[in-house]
Formats: sequence, structure tokens, C-alpha cells
Amino acid sequence: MTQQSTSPRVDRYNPPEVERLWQEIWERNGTNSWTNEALRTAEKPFYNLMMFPYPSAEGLHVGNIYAFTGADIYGRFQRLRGHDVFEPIGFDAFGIHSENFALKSGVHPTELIPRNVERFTKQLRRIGAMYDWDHTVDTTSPEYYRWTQWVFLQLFRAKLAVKKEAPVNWCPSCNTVLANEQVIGGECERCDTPVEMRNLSQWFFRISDYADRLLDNLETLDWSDSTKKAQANWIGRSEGAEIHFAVVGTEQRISAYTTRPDTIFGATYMVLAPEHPLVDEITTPERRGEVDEYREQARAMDLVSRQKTEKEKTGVDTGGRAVNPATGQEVPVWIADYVLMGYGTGAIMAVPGHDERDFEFATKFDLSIPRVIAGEDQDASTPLEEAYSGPGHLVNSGEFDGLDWREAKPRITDWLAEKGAAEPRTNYRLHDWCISRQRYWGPPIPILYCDDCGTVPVPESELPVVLPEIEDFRPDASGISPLARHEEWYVTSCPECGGRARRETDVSDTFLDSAWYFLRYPSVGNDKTPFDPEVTKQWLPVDSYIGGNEHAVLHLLYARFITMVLNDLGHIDFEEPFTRFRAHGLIVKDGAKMSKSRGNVVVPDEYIEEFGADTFRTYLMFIGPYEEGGDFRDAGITGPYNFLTRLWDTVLSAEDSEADGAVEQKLHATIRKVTEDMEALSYNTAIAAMMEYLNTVRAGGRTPRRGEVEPLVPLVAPFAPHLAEELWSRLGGKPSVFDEARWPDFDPEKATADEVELVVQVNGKVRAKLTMERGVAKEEAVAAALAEDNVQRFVEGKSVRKQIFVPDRLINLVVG
RNA sequence: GCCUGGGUGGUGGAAUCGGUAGACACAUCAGACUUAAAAUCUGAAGGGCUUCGGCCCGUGCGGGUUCGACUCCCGCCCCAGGCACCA
Repeated sequence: MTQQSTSPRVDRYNPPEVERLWQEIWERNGTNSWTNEALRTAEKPFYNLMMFPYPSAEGLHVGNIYAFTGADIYGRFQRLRGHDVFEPIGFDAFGIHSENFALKSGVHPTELIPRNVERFTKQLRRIGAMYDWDHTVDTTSPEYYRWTQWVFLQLFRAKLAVKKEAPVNWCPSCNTVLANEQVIGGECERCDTPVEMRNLSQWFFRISDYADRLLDNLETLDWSDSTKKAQANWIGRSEGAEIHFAVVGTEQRISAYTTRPDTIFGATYMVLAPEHPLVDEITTPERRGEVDEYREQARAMDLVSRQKTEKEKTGVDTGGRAVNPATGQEVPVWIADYVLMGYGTGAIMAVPGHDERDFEFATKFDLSIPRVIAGEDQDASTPLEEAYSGPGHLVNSGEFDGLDWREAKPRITDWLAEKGAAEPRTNYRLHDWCISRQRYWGPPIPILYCDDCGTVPVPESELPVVLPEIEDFRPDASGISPLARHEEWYVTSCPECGGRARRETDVSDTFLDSAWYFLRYPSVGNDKTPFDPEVTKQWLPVDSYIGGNEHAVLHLLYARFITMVLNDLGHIDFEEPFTRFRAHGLIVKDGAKMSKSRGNVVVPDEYIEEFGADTFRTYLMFIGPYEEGGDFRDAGITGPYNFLTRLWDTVLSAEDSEADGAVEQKLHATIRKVTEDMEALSYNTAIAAMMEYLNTVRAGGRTPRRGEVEPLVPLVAPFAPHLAEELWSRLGGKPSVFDEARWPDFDPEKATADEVELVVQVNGKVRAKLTMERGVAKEEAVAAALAEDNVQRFVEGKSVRKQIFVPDRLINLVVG
């Protein structure tokens, strides 16, 4: 069991030895592992989750360790407070990241990933996190992605997974689809070939159907404000109207979405996206050549450079004309690439007087720019030097003149609606989630195409659709998806008619793997179902989730979406997966983000080797506020190292007696401070408070007493778990400290000192400090203040006009 | 351009329901121990002035509110991250 060390002489703190010993004991005793049975019956479950890592070939970097340590500390804190804490970890190993690395290094991902996972596991054990290694997940294992495919099928059945055409970045040299991040300055990052836009038929999840719920639920979540705001912006709900313009000479009409129906009288032209389906029909013969040429140019441009704001506006007149339903006037219809097919209706009513982009366009092409809104000190004829988008009242707007713009929005929408020319509409910036990847390293999408039956889902009983191990996984000139080159894999029979069928050869997005992994952890090992209903009910939703803010939008939004869908389909009984989320900060080096190209990457292993995991953990948390991150400096690590060493010496050399009165007061104040700070993730100040207390205990070389130092063991345990175990054991405790010790309580009476230092100010400047009894009355305090020589100097010969008294804090005498 | 954070000693950072600015730590300096050094322990320290009692200045810049502002309000500058022609 534990080692017995009752030797009177205190041995030196030896982190590697202590840490090795306790990691062995934890492992042997299953200190941090749950059996499936125990998971079912836990009394005070607390699900402590951290974002699982992508197991890179470089191993854990300081950023990972920082994130995991902060989360682990919180879990250990909750455990000491009496919760049954489940803290799992896993590996997010599919995706373009792994695949690109494999392509570069020439090692197959099926070989690379297990190797990386092994290295990560070793490092994660070394830092002393209390992971339940019996409940771990690897997204690339068939036992896991079988259920990822199952999730896809649930969405497919609910008609929330649909196949449709969408534009993608296409490199004509690599013959592959590129993510937006892989397009650098309009060129392929790998071969520098100019990237084109292509339309491909792909699978989408209809997340936009959930936009309102995803937005409205945010209010109920205990999440960092910045994260909630980022999600709200991403969803981008906007209220407005869809207004219909009749096309002259046809039965067609063009619908445009606008948030400014109040400016309809100023809509002097329309603009369609180059891809808009009506372009062909409305283009007049004499404009045809120019229009076609422009559309060709727009198509050749990649998605990224197409959406550059600073680019000068371009466009051509189609020759077509439409009727402004408010004014009855004919307006020209143009096409321009500043209008995007992907938002609204792909067509806009241009109001150059009150929209910056339209103003720029109208100026360049000499279109008329009337004013229809007048702000303060403006009227109907005030010239427009630039687009005016501020508040005001309507002008040049017929019967609506003089109306406030806010009131005008619904009024004009109603008025147009009566004429059948408009309806109110809400729009979202959020797009449907494209989950198809024309790549190799991901779970195959479990769909078959049968010549007779059409699109057929793979029966759940036949899952997983195993990703075949192929050597030529590199996307090359032969086709779209690497799997599409393997007939022996994709040719199969239809489960419905038995006829010949072809498998879907695209794989799914990595974000799908991570959109449900937290549901799997407690049910790992169950091969009947993705998540056991009973266990899931016991542990979910997640009590605390900690991760990087770079996932504030995509991962967290997708996870919420999938959870909502599974809730709607009756698989789970909650619709929000993470009750509390906190984003941790970023560790930088020399003021810059760590990166290989900068050469400022800190390799944690050496520090852990030299100082131990406990010191490294404590140091990382001491750098700065956990939610803000900080600057890694080698020199700073000796602070926490000295602290832990002193703590070791102090605890082990304490004399066996109760706490001294004055020290006891400080002890209770420290417990209070540390407890509050832990809950708020203010780890840096919690550590500082413990350091300060230790300094008090040792002040002037006094001999510490057992009652003074014993409570420090559980307090420091979340940061330095190995050291705490060893001290706890040497003080006679049974292992583990995390099960046998309790987080100490503080007595509010004892936590406050009997004497207070009262600051005396004269006209707001500090002139003296008085030590007085707590709760001293104003009169007595003022009298004492006036008796001070240095106060007298500034009061003498003047009259005291006002006495400000803040009990137990300060006196301010206003003289003049 | 928009949205988040943030700007405090030589350095990382404390203190924001307005009430002693600089806790804690690093680096620095001095002392103790040592033949010496390292380690350890003790102490000093925002800047300037000082008759050694203290005084003045000081939280990115400029205004304001207040008895009192790092904290609140208005207007700027700078840094980091995210979004970006979303009509």
C-alpha cells in the first residue's frame, strides 16, 4: 500500500520519486477509474469534461497541458468537496490534420495514429491528471465511428441530413476540394495553383432549422459571455422583409431580402448574384455577351477572394428591368459578385443613399442616389456625400414622409404585404452544415446508391462501414474522393432489392466525431447502444466543460445541435449538453503564440523531468488568470517549486499541536479565499493565497504546528496531487487523499481579524493609518484620527466640512 | 470596418457592487551560513525629492462625475484574438 516514513529527520522533497510512486498506486488501486456498475449508482455525480485533443506527432505541447491541467484541477477540487467525479479523456484523431501529416511523412495514418495516441497517453499520465483510462475514446476506432455513423443515420431518417449542391474551393492541379484555410491568397497552399469555385453535390445537416432554438437557449446557459456572444453573432439572426419586384416583360418576379424596408422608396436598382437562377431569363440579347463573361469570371474565382471586402466593386447591367413596388418605377437589374447567392435570396434591392456598399457601386456606375432618410439637421434635399445609415425620419417617400424610420419598417412592410409585394421575414447568417469531405481519413458516410432504389441508408445492423486500409489515400488527378478509386470497396449490393449498389465515397467531417463524444464516454464498452439510457441519465448533461475559445463557435454549436436533435428524436432527455462552459486562455512565449516557425515552442517534458509534474502544474496555473492565459518564462518556475519544497519541509517538520490563534485566523481567511477562487477558476490568486499563508506560518523562522499546516494538504491537492498524497499518507491518512480527505471548511467568525487597519485621509490623501478594533464607531475613530500629528498638520487652521466614514476601512476628512 | 478581451513596477501579475495601487512570485541588491560557490534562510525595493518627520508624482492618452476613480461616464491611441461585401 503506502510507504511508511516515520523517520524523525525530514527527507528532501524528491518529485520524480514521489510522483512515480503515487502514479503506480493510483493505477493499482483504480483510484480514478469507474466500473460500469459504479457509474450507474454514483450518488453525487459530477461530469468533469475537457476538450479532447488531436494526437499530433509532436506530442503534448504546453498549451494542451495548460488546458488539461486547469480542468483537472477543477475536477479534483469537486472531488475533494465530496462529488463523485467522472473525468474522461480521448482522442480526436480523424481529419485533414492527421491526413496531411501522413501525406507529408509518408507514414500511413493507421500506423501513425496509434503511435501518437500511445505517446499522448504516456504524457497525460505523467502530468498526473485523474483520467478514467477505462473510459477513453478514439474517434478512429471502428467501435467509436460505428456510432458516429449511427448518428448520421438518425439525422438522415429525420430528414435533417440532405444532399444538395454547394460551391467549394477546388484545386484543379491536386484535383481536390480545399477548406477555406487551405487557400492562401487565392492559391492552393500545396501547389500554388489558382483555386476555382466548383459546385459539388454534398451532404448537409439542416442546422439552420434549429437556428432559433440555438440562439434562444443561449440565455439559459452558464457559459463565458464571450463564447455566447460569438455564437449569437455566428447565428446572426436578422429581422426584415422579403420584397418582390416584378420583372418587366415577364411573369417572373425577383425577391430581395432587406432589413431596411423603410428605405424602399430609395431602391433605384437591383443586383443579383452572378449565380442567380433568373439571370439567364432577364438578360437582354444585347447584354448577353458581357453578362456571360462576367459570370464566367465570378465562377473562376475562389470563395475566399470572392468575398474580400476591400476589392473594388464590379458588375454588369443585364439590361433587364424590374418594378419598384413602392414607387412603381422601373429600375435596372445588374449582376455583381458583391451579392452572395448564399445569403437571403441571392438578390438585393439596392438603396445607394443608405447602404455603404450600394453607394460605392452606384457611384462607380453612375446610378442615381436619392435620399429617403433624413437624420438630425438634415432634410429631403440635404446632399449625400456618403451613404447615411443612421437614424432619422422618412423623406421622399410619398405618404410615409415624416415617419420615424423604426416605425416605418413594419408600416411599409404591411403596406407592401397588402399589395402582395412583401412579407416579413427572419434571416440567419448560419448556413447548413456541410459534412461531406472528399478525403480519406474519416468515417465513411453510411449511404448506398442503388440504381433502382435510389439513396439507401446502410442498415444499422451493418454498421460500422469500415474505412478500408488503402495505400493510395493521396488525392490525385484520377478522381474526386480517394475511396472512389476502389471499386472493390464501393461496389456492394443494395440491402433493399439486392441489386448492385455503390457506396457513398465521401467521408464525414471531423466535427461530427466531436459533436457527440461526451455522450459516449460513460457508455464506453457497450456495444449494444451508443449511450446507455440509464448511465446517460445519471451523468449528463456535462457539469463542467473546459476548452479553447477557438472552438467557441463550430464545435460547441455542432455539439449543441446534435444534442438537440437526439433529444427531439427521443434518444436523450435534455437538449443542452454542457451546463457550464469556460474557455481557458492561451499560453504564449515572449508575447507571441507558440509555433514551430517562430521556434518558440516550449517542450514540457524537460521541465517535468527536472521539477516534477506537481511543480509544472502549479507553475502553469500561477502564470496568470486561467481564463486569460499568460506568458511562459523559464525563470518563473522556481517560485512554485520553492513553494512546494517549503510546504514539504514545513508539513513534515511541524510540531504536534493546535494552531496558534493569530495563525488560525489567517488560516480560515486563506481557506475562504482559496475556496472562492477555485470555484471561479482564479487559480493564480488561490496559489498566491496559499503562498502567503505559508509565509505567515514560517514567519521569522517560527516552528509550525500541525493544526496550522494540515489543512493545507487538501487545499494544495488539486494543484500538486502527488505531493498531497504523500504528505497525507505521512500524516497518517489512508490513501487516497481525494477520497479520504475533505476540503476544509472555514469559520467566518475566525476568518475575520479582530483588529482592522483604518486609513485616514485628508481631502482624499492618505495621511495616517490606525489600528483599531473591528466595528469601531465613527466618533471614536474620527477622534483618534484627529489626534494623529500628521493628520493635524493638514487639518490645522481649517474647518472640517465633512467626515466620510467607511466602517472598518477608512475615514476621509474634507477640509477647506 | 465590426465583435470580444486587454493596456498597472525591470518582469508575470494582484486589487474593479468606487475606499490603503503594486498582494504573490521572478529577476535584482544587501546580510547570514560556507574555506569558497551553489542551495537555503533573513531583509530591502514604483519613480522623484527630503530638514529622515515626511512630501510630490504615478494604473495607455485627453476630458468629466465624486469627499474619493486602476475601477463609473464621454472622446481617442495601442496590443491580442475572432468575424468580415450577410443586404
